[in-house]
Amino acid sequence: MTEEESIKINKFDSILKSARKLIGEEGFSNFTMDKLANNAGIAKGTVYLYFKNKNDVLENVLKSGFQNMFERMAHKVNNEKTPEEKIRTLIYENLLYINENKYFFKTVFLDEMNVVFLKKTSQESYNLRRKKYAEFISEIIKKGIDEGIFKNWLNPLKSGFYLISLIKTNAIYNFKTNAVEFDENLIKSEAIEIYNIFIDGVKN
Amino acid sequence: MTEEESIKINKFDSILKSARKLIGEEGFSNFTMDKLANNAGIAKGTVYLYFKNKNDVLENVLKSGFQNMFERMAHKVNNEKTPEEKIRTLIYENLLYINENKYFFKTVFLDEMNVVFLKKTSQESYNLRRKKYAEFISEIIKKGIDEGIFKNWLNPLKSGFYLISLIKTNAIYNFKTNAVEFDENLIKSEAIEIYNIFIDGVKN
DNA sequence: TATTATAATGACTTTATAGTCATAAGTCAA
DNA sequence: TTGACTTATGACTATAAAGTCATTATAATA
Repeated sequence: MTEEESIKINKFDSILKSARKLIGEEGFSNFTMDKLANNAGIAKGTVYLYFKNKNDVLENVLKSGFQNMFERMAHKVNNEKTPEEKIRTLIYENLLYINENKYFFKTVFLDEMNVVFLKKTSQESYNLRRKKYAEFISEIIKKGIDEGIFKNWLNPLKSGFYLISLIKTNAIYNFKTNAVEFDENLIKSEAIEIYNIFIDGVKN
Repeated sequence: MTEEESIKINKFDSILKSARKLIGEEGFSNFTMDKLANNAGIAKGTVYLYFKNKNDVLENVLKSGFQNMFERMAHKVNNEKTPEEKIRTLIYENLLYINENKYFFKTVFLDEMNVVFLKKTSQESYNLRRKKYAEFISEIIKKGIDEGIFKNWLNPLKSGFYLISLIKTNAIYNFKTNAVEFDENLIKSEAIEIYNIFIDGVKN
Protein backbone atom coordinates (compact mmCIF):
# COMPACT_ATOMS: atom_id res chain seq x y z
CA MET A 1 0.00 0.00 0.00
CA THR A 2 1.48 3.36 -0.99
CA GLU A 3 1.28 6.22 1.44
CA GLU A 4 -1.32 8.06 -0.62
CA GLU A 5 -3.55 5.07 -0.57
CA SER A 6 -3.13 4.73 3.16
CA ILE A 7 -4.05 8.39 3.69
CA LYS A 8 -7.04 8.03 1.43
CA ILE A 9 -8.20 4.92 3.26
CA ASN A 10 -7.70 6.57 6.62
CA LYS A 11 -9.89 9.47 5.58
CA PHE A 12 -12.44 7.08 4.18
CA ASP A 13 -12.43 5.25 7.47
CA SER A 14 -12.62 8.37 9.57
CA ILE A 15 -15.62 9.64 7.61
CA LEU A 16 -17.21 6.22 7.96
CA LYS A 17 -16.55 6.31 11.68
CA SER A 18 -18.29 9.67 11.96
CA ALA A 19 -21.21 8.34 9.95
CA ARG A 20 -21.54 5.33 12.24
CA LYS A 21 -21.35 7.53 15.29
CA LEU A 22 -23.98 9.98 14.02
CA ILE A 23 -26.31 7.22 12.92
CA GLY A 24 -25.81 5.42 16.21
CA GLU A 25 -26.74 8.57 18.06
CA GLU A 26 -29.57 9.99 15.99
CA GLY A 27 -30.73 7.24 13.69
CA PHE A 28 -30.87 7.07 9.93
CA SER A 29 -33.70 9.54 9.58
CA ASN A 30 -31.73 12.41 11.10
CA PHE A 31 -28.54 11.69 9.27
CA THR A 32 -27.53 14.38 6.76
CA MET A 33 -24.43 14.94 4.68
CA ASP A 34 -23.98 18.35 6.28
CA LYS A 35 -23.90 16.82 9.74
CA LEU A 36 -21.52 14.16 8.54
CA ALA A 37 -19.06 16.67 7.09
CA ASN A 38 -19.35 18.78 10.18
CA ASN A 39 -18.80 15.86 12.53
CA ALA A 40 -15.85 14.60 10.53
CA GLY A 41 -14.36 18.09 10.60
CA ILE A 42 -14.19 18.46 6.83
CA ALA A 43 -16.09 20.26 4.10
CA LYS A 44 -19.09 18.67 2.53
CA GLY A 45 -17.45 18.46 -0.86
CA THR A 46 -14.69 16.35 0.63
CA VAL A 47 -17.17 13.68 1.62
CA TYR A 48 -18.02 13.34 -2.04
CA LEU A 49 -14.36 12.67 -2.85
CA TYR A 50 -14.54 9.49 -0.80
CA PHE A 51 -18.15 8.44 -1.26
CA LYS A 52 -20.26 8.53 -4.41
CA ASN A 53 -23.36 9.83 -2.65
CA LYS A 54 -25.40 9.51 0.50
CA ASN A 55 -26.61 6.04 -0.37
CA ASP A 56 -23.00 4.95 -0.75
CA VAL A 57 -22.29 6.20 2.78
CA LEU A 58 -25.29 4.36 4.21
CA GLU A 59 -24.40 1.20 2.37
CA ASN A 60 -20.87 1.30 3.79
CA VAL A 61 -22.15 1.99 7.28
CA LEU A 62 -24.34 -1.09 7.11
CA LYS A 63 -21.62 -3.17 5.53
CA SER A 64 -19.17 -2.22 8.26
CA GLY A 65 -21.75 -3.03 10.91
CA PHE A 66 -22.23 -6.55 9.68
CA GLN A 67 -18.60 -6.96 8.67
CA ASN A 68 -16.97 -9.99 10.20
CA MET A 69 -20.14 -10.92 12.04
CA PHE A 70 -20.98 -13.70 9.69
CA GLU A 71 -17.47 -15.08 9.33
CA ARG A 72 -16.84 -14.98 13.07
CA MET A 73 -20.10 -16.74 13.84
CA ALA A 74 -19.70 -19.30 11.11
CA HIS A 75 -16.24 -20.11 12.42
CA LYS A 76 -17.41 -20.60 16.01
CA VAL A 77 -20.47 -22.56 14.93
CA ASN A 78 -18.52 -24.87 12.65
CA ASN A 79 -16.38 -25.91 15.60
CA GLU A 80 -19.46 -27.40 17.27
CA LYS A 81 -20.56 -30.91 16.46
CA THR A 82 -24.28 -31.46 17.03
CA PRO A 83 -27.01 -29.28 15.54
CA GLU A 84 -28.09 -28.37 19.03
CA GLU A 85 -24.64 -27.22 20.06
CA LYS A 86 -24.33 -25.29 16.82
CA ILE A 87 -27.54 -23.47 17.50
CA ARG A 88 -26.62 -22.72 21.08
CA THR A 89 -23.31 -21.24 19.99
CA LEU A 90 -24.89 -19.31 17.17
CA ILE A 91 -27.38 -17.63 19.48
CA TYR A 92 -24.72 -16.74 22.01
CA GLU A 93 -22.25 -15.41 19.46
CA ASN A 94 -24.95 -13.41 17.78
CA LEU A 95 -26.03 -11.74 21.01
CA LEU A 96 -22.40 -11.08 21.85
CA TYR A 97 -21.76 -9.45 18.50
CA ILE A 98 -24.87 -7.33 18.78
CA ASN A 99 -23.71 -6.18 22.19
CA GLU A 100 -20.23 -5.35 20.95
CA ASN A 101 -21.81 -3.14 18.29
CA LYS A 102 -24.56 -2.02 20.55
CA TYR A 103 -25.10 1.54 19.34
CA PHE A 104 -25.10 0.52 15.73
CA PHE A 105 -27.58 -2.32 16.16
CA LYS A 106 -29.77 -0.39 18.52
CA THR A 107 -30.31 2.24 15.87
CA VAL A 108 -30.73 -0.20 13.02
CA PHE A 109 -33.22 -2.33 14.95
CA LEU A 110 -35.18 0.53 16.42
CA ASP A 111 -35.30 2.33 13.10
CA GLU A 112 -36.57 -0.88 11.57
CA MET A 113 -39.43 -1.19 14.02
CA ASN A 114 -40.41 2.45 14.33
CA VAL A 115 -42.17 3.46 11.08
CA VAL A 116 -39.64 6.23 10.81
CA PHE A 117 -41.87 8.57 8.84
CA LEU A 118 -44.00 9.20 11.86
CA LYS A 119 -43.36 11.98 14.32
CA LYS A 120 -41.91 10.84 17.64
CA THR A 121 -45.26 11.05 19.43
CA SER A 122 -47.03 8.94 16.83
CA GLN A 123 -44.27 6.36 16.98
CA GLU A 124 -44.87 6.11 20.67
CA SER A 125 -48.55 5.40 20.22
CA TYR A 126 -47.64 2.82 17.60
CA ASN A 127 -45.27 1.11 20.00
CA LEU A 128 -47.85 1.34 22.74
CA ARG A 129 -50.25 -0.68 20.61
CA ARG A 130 -47.58 -3.32 20.11
CA LYS A 131 -46.86 -3.38 23.82
CA LYS A 132 -50.53 -3.68 24.71
CA TYR A 133 -50.72 -6.70 22.45
CA ALA A 134 -47.64 -8.28 24.03
CA GLU A 135 -49.16 -7.67 27.44
CA PHE A 136 -52.34 -9.41 26.40
CA ILE A 137 -50.28 -12.45 25.41
CA SER A 138 -48.24 -12.23 28.59
CA GLU A 139 -51.41 -12.73 30.64
CA ILE A 140 -51.99 -16.01 28.85
CA ILE A 141 -48.40 -17.06 29.44
CA LYS A 142 -48.65 -16.19 33.11
CA LYS A 143 -51.73 -18.36 33.43
CA GLY A 144 -49.91 -21.22 31.75
CA ILE A 145 -47.00 -20.84 34.14
CA ASP A 146 -49.33 -20.74 37.14
CA GLU A 147 -51.01 -23.90 35.95
CA GLY A 148 -47.62 -25.54 35.67
CA ILE A 149 -47.94 -26.14 31.94
CA PHE A 150 -45.35 -23.59 30.82
CA LYS A 151 -41.72 -23.23 31.83
CA ASN A 152 -41.68 -21.32 35.07
CA TRP A 153 -38.59 -19.28 34.20
CA LEU A 154 -40.27 -17.60 31.23
CA ASN A 155 -40.49 -13.84 31.17
CA PRO A 156 -44.14 -13.54 30.14
CA LEU A 157 -43.89 -10.16 28.44
CA LYS A 158 -40.76 -11.05 26.55
CA SER A 159 -42.41 -14.30 25.50
CA GLY A 160 -45.31 -12.26 24.19
CA PHE A 161 -42.93 -10.29 22.00
CA TYR A 162 -41.34 -13.54 20.87
CA LEU A 163 -44.68 -14.88 19.71
CA ILE A 164 -45.53 -11.65 17.91
CA SER A 165 -42.19 -11.76 16.14
CA LEU A 166 -42.78 -15.35 15.02
CA ILE A 167 -46.17 -14.45 13.59
CA LYS A 168 -44.75 -11.42 11.83
CA THR A 169 -41.79 -13.36 10.48
CA ASN A 170 -44.15 -15.97 9.13
CA ALA A 171 -46.24 -13.30 7.42
CA ILE A 172 -43.21 -11.66 5.88
CA TYR A 173 -41.86 -15.00 4.73
CA ASN A 174 -45.12 -15.78 3.00
CA PHE A 175 -45.47 -12.28 1.54
CA LYS A 176 -42.07 -12.73 -0.03
CA THR A 177 -42.42 -16.28 -1.26
CA ASN A 178 -46.10 -16.81 -2.05
CA ALA A 179 -46.94 -15.00 -5.23
CA VAL A 180 -50.31 -16.75 -5.16
CA GLU A 181 -53.26 -15.66 -3.09
CA PHE A 182 -53.12 -17.83 -0.03
CA ASP A 183 -56.28 -19.49 1.14
CA GLU A 184 -57.77 -20.42 4.48
CA ASN A 185 -56.13 -23.83 4.51
CA LEU A 186 -52.68 -22.41 4.03
CA ILE A 187 -53.33 -19.93 6.83
CA LYS A 188 -54.50 -22.76 9.04
CA SER A 189 -51.43 -24.86 8.41
CA GLU A 190 -49.12 -21.89 8.92
CA ALA A 191 -50.87 -21.14 12.20
CA ILE A 192 -50.43 -24.74 13.35
CA GLU A 193 -46.76 -24.63 12.43
CA ILE A 194 -46.13 -21.54 14.54
CA TYR A 195 -48.27 -22.98 17.30
CA ASN A 196 -46.32 -26.22 17.47
CA ILE A 197 -42.97 -24.48 17.51
CA PHE A 198 -43.96 -21.88 20.08
CA ILE A 199 -45.93 -24.16 22.40
CA ASP A 200 -43.22 -26.81 22.54
CA GLY A 201 -40.79 -23.98 23.16
CA VAL A 202 -42.63 -22.64 26.17
CA LYS A 203 -44.05 -25.87 27.52
CA ASN A 204 -42.45 -27.79 30.34
CA MET B 1 -75.41 12.62 12.75
CA THR B 2 -76.33 15.64 10.63
CA GLU B 3 -75.93 15.44 6.89
CA GLU B 4 -72.97 17.83 6.88
CA GLU B 5 -71.19 15.67 9.35
CA SER B 6 -71.91 12.62 7.28
CA ILE B 7 -70.52 14.30 4.17
CA LYS B 8 -67.45 15.41 6.04
CA ILE B 9 -66.87 11.91 7.39
CA ASN B 10 -67.33 10.40 3.98
CA LYS B 11 -64.71 12.70 2.55
CA PHE B 12 -62.44 11.98 5.47
CA ASP B 13 -62.90 8.28 4.81
CA SER B 14 -62.41 8.56 1.11
CA ILE B 15 -59.15 10.45 1.56
CA LEU B 16 -58.07 7.86 4.09
CA LYS B 17 -58.93 5.12 1.65
CA SER B 18 -56.78 6.75 -1.01
CA ALA B 19 -53.95 7.08 1.48
CA ARG B 20 -54.19 3.41 2.41
CA LYS B 21 -54.26 2.43 -1.23
CA LEU B 22 -51.24 4.55 -2.14
CA ILE B 23 -49.24 3.41 0.87
CA GLY B 24 -50.20 -0.19 0.18
CA GLU B 25 -48.97 0.18 -3.38
CA GLU B 26 -45.84 2.27 -2.99
CA GLY B 27 -44.93 2.22 0.69
CA PHE B 28 -44.59 5.00 3.18
CA SER B 29 -41.43 6.41 1.69
CA ASN B 30 -43.04 7.28 -1.65
CA PHE B 31 -46.21 8.68 -0.17
CA THR B 32 -46.66 12.41 -0.76
CA MET B 33 -49.51 14.79 -0.10
CA ASP B 34 -49.59 15.71 -3.78
CA LYS B 35 -50.07 12.10 -4.77
CA LEU B 36 -52.73 11.72 -2.12
CA ALA B 37 -54.73 14.73 -3.33
CA ASN B 38 -54.33 13.58 -6.89
CA ASN B 39 -55.43 10.03 -6.13
CA ALA B 40 -58.40 11.22 -4.10
CA GLY B 41 -59.39 13.50 -6.96
CA ILE B 42 -59.29 16.69 -4.90
CA ALA B 43 -56.99 19.66 -4.46
CA LYS B 44 -54.14 19.50 -2.03
CA GLY B 45 -55.58 22.22 0.17
CA THR B 46 -58.69 20.12 0.67
CA VAL B 47 -56.69 17.36 2.29
CA TYR B 48 -55.67 19.90 4.92
CA LEU B 49 -59.31 20.61 5.70
CA TYR B 50 -59.73 17.03 6.88
CA PHE B 51 -56.26 16.25 8.23
CA LYS B 52 -53.98 18.45 10.28
CA ASN B 53 -50.85 17.47 8.39
CA LYS B 54 -49.06 14.55 6.81
CA ASN B 55 -48.31 12.91 10.13
CA ASP B 56 -52.01 13.03 10.93
CA VAL B 57 -52.75 11.17 7.71
CA LEU B 58 -50.13 8.52 8.46
CA GLU B 59 -51.34 8.10 11.99
CA ASN B 60 -54.89 7.55 10.78
CA VAL B 61 -53.73 5.09 8.15
CA LEU B 62 -51.99 3.03 10.80
CA LYS B 63 -54.88 3.35 13.21
CA SER B 64 -57.33 2.15 10.58
CA GLY B 65 -55.05 -0.77 9.76
CA PHE B 66 -54.99 -2.03 13.31
CA GLN B 67 -58.57 -1.02 14.00
CA ASN B 68 -60.66 -3.85 15.38
CA MET B 69 -57.79 -6.28 15.17
CA PHE B 70 -57.17 -6.28 18.86
CA GLU B 71 -60.82 -6.39 19.94
CA ARG B 72 -61.64 -9.15 17.48
CA MET B 73 -58.72 -11.26 18.56
CA ALA B 74 -59.27 -10.67 22.24
CA HIS B 75 -62.89 -11.72 21.81
CA LYS B 76 -62.03 -14.96 20.06
CA VAL B 77 -59.19 -15.74 22.43
CA ASN B 78 -61.28 -15.12 25.53
CA ASN B 79 -63.72 -17.78 24.36
CA GLU B 80 -61.01 -20.39 24.66
CA LYS B 81 -60.33 -22.08 27.97
CA THR B 82 -56.76 -23.36 28.28
CA PRO B 83 -53.67 -21.22 27.69
CA GLU B 84 -52.69 -23.53 24.87
CA GLU B 85 -56.02 -23.14 23.11
CA LYS B 86 -55.86 -19.40 23.61
CA ILE B 87 -52.47 -19.24 21.97
CA ARG B 88 -53.54 -21.44 19.10
CA THR B 89 -56.54 -19.25 18.42
CA LEU B 90 -54.52 -16.06 18.78
CA ILE B 91 -52.01 -17.17 16.19
CA TYR B 92 -54.68 -18.23 13.73
CA GLU B 93 -56.76 -15.10 14.14
CA ASN B 94 -53.72 -12.91 13.82
CA LEU B 95 -52.63 -14.55 10.58
CA LEU B 96 -56.19 -14.30 9.31
CA TYR B 97 -56.38 -10.61 10.08
CA ILE B 98 -53.04 -9.94 8.46
CA ASN B 99 -54.27 -11.73 5.36
CA GLU B 100 -57.51 -9.79 5.28
CA ASN B 101 -55.49 -6.58 5.31
CA LYS B 102 -52.76 -8.01 3.21
CA TYR B 103 -51.68 -4.98 1.24
CA PHE B 104 -51.57 -2.79 4.27
CA PHE B 105 -49.53 -5.19 6.37
CA LYS B 106 -47.27 -6.13 3.54
CA THR B 107 -46.19 -2.53 3.17
CA VAL B 108 -45.91 -1.88 6.89
CA PHE B 109 -43.89 -5.03 7.49
CA LEU B 110 -41.65 -4.69 4.48
CA ASP B 111 -41.07 -1.01 5.16
CA GLU B 112 -40.15 -1.97 8.69
CA MET B 113 -37.55 -4.46 7.60
CA ASN B 114 -36.12 -2.55 4.69
CA VAL B 115 -34.00 0.31 6.04
CA VAL B 116 -36.11 2.58 3.92
CA PHE B 117 -33.48 5.25 3.44
CA LEU B 118 -31.50 3.00 1.18
CA LYS B 119 -31.92 2.87 -2.55
CA LYS B 120 -33.71 -0.20 -3.86
CA THR B 121 -30.49 -1.91 -4.92
CA SER B 122 -28.84 -1.43 -1.55
CA GLN B 123 -31.92 -2.75 0.18
CA GLU B 124 -31.60 -5.87 -1.89
CA SER B 125 -28.02 -6.44 -0.81
CA TYR B 126 -29.09 -5.86 2.77
CA ASN B 127 -31.83 -8.45 2.43
CA LEU B 128 -29.42 -10.80 0.73
CA ARG B 129 -27.17 -10.69 3.78
CA ARG B 130 -30.14 -11.58 5.97
CA LYS B 131 -31.09 -14.39 3.65
CA LYS B 132 -27.57 -15.77 3.58
CA TYR B 133 -27.64 -15.88 7.35
CA ALA B 134 -31.00 -17.68 7.38
CA GLU B 135 -29.63 -20.16 4.87
CA PHE B 136 -26.66 -20.83 7.08
CA ILE B 137 -29.02 -21.66 9.93
CA SER B 138 -31.22 -23.72 7.64
CA GLU B 139 -28.29 -26.04 6.95
CA ILE B 140 -28.03 -26.75 10.66
CA ILE B 141 -31.76 -27.36 10.87
CA LYS B 142 -31.63 -29.72 7.91
CA LYS B 143 -28.91 -31.72 9.60
CA GLY B 144 -30.98 -31.93 12.78
CA ILE B 145 -33.96 -33.16 10.78
CA ASP B 146 -31.85 -35.76 8.98
CA GLU B 147 -30.54 -36.99 12.29
CA GLY B 148 -34.10 -37.32 13.52
CA ILE B 149 -33.62 -34.83 16.35
CA PHE B 150 -35.75 -32.05 14.89
CA LYS B 151 -39.36 -32.11 13.74
CA ASN B 152 -39.36 -33.45 10.22
CA TRP B 153 -42.08 -31.13 8.99
CA LEU B 154 -40.01 -28.01 9.64
CA ASN B 155 -39.26 -25.69 6.78
CA PRO B 156 -35.55 -25.19 7.43
CA LEU B 157 -35.23 -21.76 5.84
CA LYS B 158 -38.33 -20.42 7.51
CA SER B 159 -37.07 -21.82 10.80
CA GLY B 160 -33.84 -19.94 10.24
CA PHE B 161 -35.79 -16.72 9.90
CA TYR B 162 -37.71 -17.61 13.04
CA LEU B 163 -34.53 -17.98 15.03
CA ILE B 164 -33.13 -14.71 13.70
CA SER B 165 -36.35 -12.95 14.67
CA LEU B 166 -36.17 -14.37 18.19
CA ILE B 167 -32.60 -13.16 18.62
CA LYS B 168 -33.49 -9.75 17.28
CA THR B 169 -36.59 -9.48 19.44
CA ASN B 170 -34.51 -10.36 22.46
CA ALA B 171 -31.97 -7.67 21.60
CA ILE B 172 -34.67 -5.05 21.08
CA TYR B 173 -36.37 -6.03 24.31
CA ASN B 174 -33.12 -5.61 26.20
CA PHE B 175 -32.23 -2.38 24.43
CA LYS B 176 -35.54 -0.97 25.54
CA THR B 177 -35.61 -2.24 29.10
CA ASN B 178 -31.98 -2.44 30.24
CA ALA B 179 -30.72 1.04 30.86
CA VAL B 180 -27.64 -0.54 32.40
CA GLU B 181 -24.70 -1.87 30.46
CA PHE B 182 -25.30 -5.58 30.20
CA ASP B 183 -22.47 -7.93 30.99
CA GLU B 184 -21.36 -11.30 29.71
CA ASN B 185 -23.43 -13.19 32.25
CA LEU B 186 -26.61 -11.49 31.21
CA ILE B 187 -25.83 -12.21 27.57
CA LYS B 188 -25.19 -15.84 28.47
CA SER B 189 -28.47 -16.22 30.30
CA GLU B 190 -30.37 -14.47 27.52
CA ALA B 191 -28.76 -16.81 25.00
CA ILE B 192 -29.75 -19.85 27.05
CA GLU B 193 -33.31 -18.58 27.30
CA ILE B 194 -33.65 -18.24 23.54
CA TYR B 195 -31.91 -21.56 23.06
CA ASN B 196 -34.30 -23.42 25.36
CA ILE B 197 -37.36 -21.93 23.75
CA PHE B 198 -36.19 -22.46 20.20
CA ILE B 199 -34.70 -25.94 20.66
CA ASP B 200 -37.76 -27.29 22.43
CA GLY B 201 -39.82 -25.70 19.70
CA VAL B 202 -38.01 -27.47 16.90
CA LYS B 203 -37.13 -30.72 18.67
CA ASN B 204 -39.16 -33.85 18.25
C1' DT C 1 11.98 27.96 -5.89
C1' DA C 2 8.65 27.34 -9.58
C1' DT C 3 5.49 24.34 -11.64
C1' DT C 4 2.28 20.90 -11.72
C1' DA C 5 -0.84 17.71 -9.54
C1' DT C 6 -3.80 16.51 -5.97
C1' DA C 7 -6.95 17.43 -2.21
C1' DA C 8 -10.11 20.31 0.11
C1' DT C 9 -13.34 23.97 0.47
C1' DG C 10 -18.04 25.96 1.10
C1' DA C 11 -21.10 29.02 -1.28
C1' DC C 12 -24.25 27.97 -4.52
C1' DT C 13 -27.69 25.33 -7.31
C1' DT C 14 -31.16 22.05 -7.62
C1' DT C 15 -34.82 19.37 -6.24
C1' DA C 16 -38.47 17.55 -3.66
C1' DT C 17 -42.25 18.17 -1.05
C1' DA C 18 -44.83 20.03 3.06
C1' DG C 19 -47.84 23.44 4.06
C1' DT C 20 -50.41 28.18 3.03
C1' DC C 21 -53.74 31.39 1.56
C1' DA C 22 -56.04 34.59 -1.61
C1' DT C 23 -59.50 33.51 -4.66
C1' DA C 24 -63.42 30.96 -6.52
C1' DA C 25 -67.31 27.83 -6.33
C1' DG C 26 -71.05 25.98 -4.01
C1' DT C 27 -74.86 25.97 -0.59
C1' DC C 28 -78.66 27.60 1.87
C1' DA C 29 -81.68 30.58 4.84
C1' DA C 30 -84.22 34.68 4.72
C1' DT D 1 -82.38 36.61 -5.54
C1' DT D 2 -79.19 38.01 -2.47
C1' DG D 3 -75.69 37.80 0.72
C1' DA D 4 -73.48 35.20 4.31
C1' DC D 5 -71.26 31.15 5.15
C1' DT D 6 -68.88 26.86 3.96
C1' DT D 7 -65.98 24.20 1.12
C1' DA D 8 -62.56 23.67 -2.41
C1' DT D 9 -58.82 25.14 -5.26
C1' DG D 10 -53.96 25.17 -6.86
C1' DA D 11 -50.41 28.46 -7.56
C1' DC D 12 -47.27 29.85 -4.47
C1' DT D 13 -43.97 29.95 -0.41
C1' DA D 14 -40.85 27.89 2.73
C1' DT D 15 -37.58 24.69 3.92
C1' DA D 16 -34.52 21.08 4.13
C1' DA D 17 -31.05 18.69 2.33
C1' DA D 18 -28.44 16.46 -1.67
C1' DG D 19 -25.10 17.30 -4.75
C1' DT D 20 -21.82 20.58 -7.66
C1' DC D 21 -17.91 23.18 -9.00
C1' DA D 22 -14.99 27.31 -9.38
C1' DT D 23 -11.63 28.58 -6.32
C1' DT D 24 -8.03 27.89 -2.93
C1' DA D 25 -4.68 25.27 -0.20
C1' DT D 26 -1.41 21.69 0.12
C1' DA D 27 1.94 18.38 -1.52
C1' DA D 28 5.05 16.41 -4.87
C1' DT D 29 8.37 17.00 -8.31
C1' DA D 30 11.74 19.00 -11.26
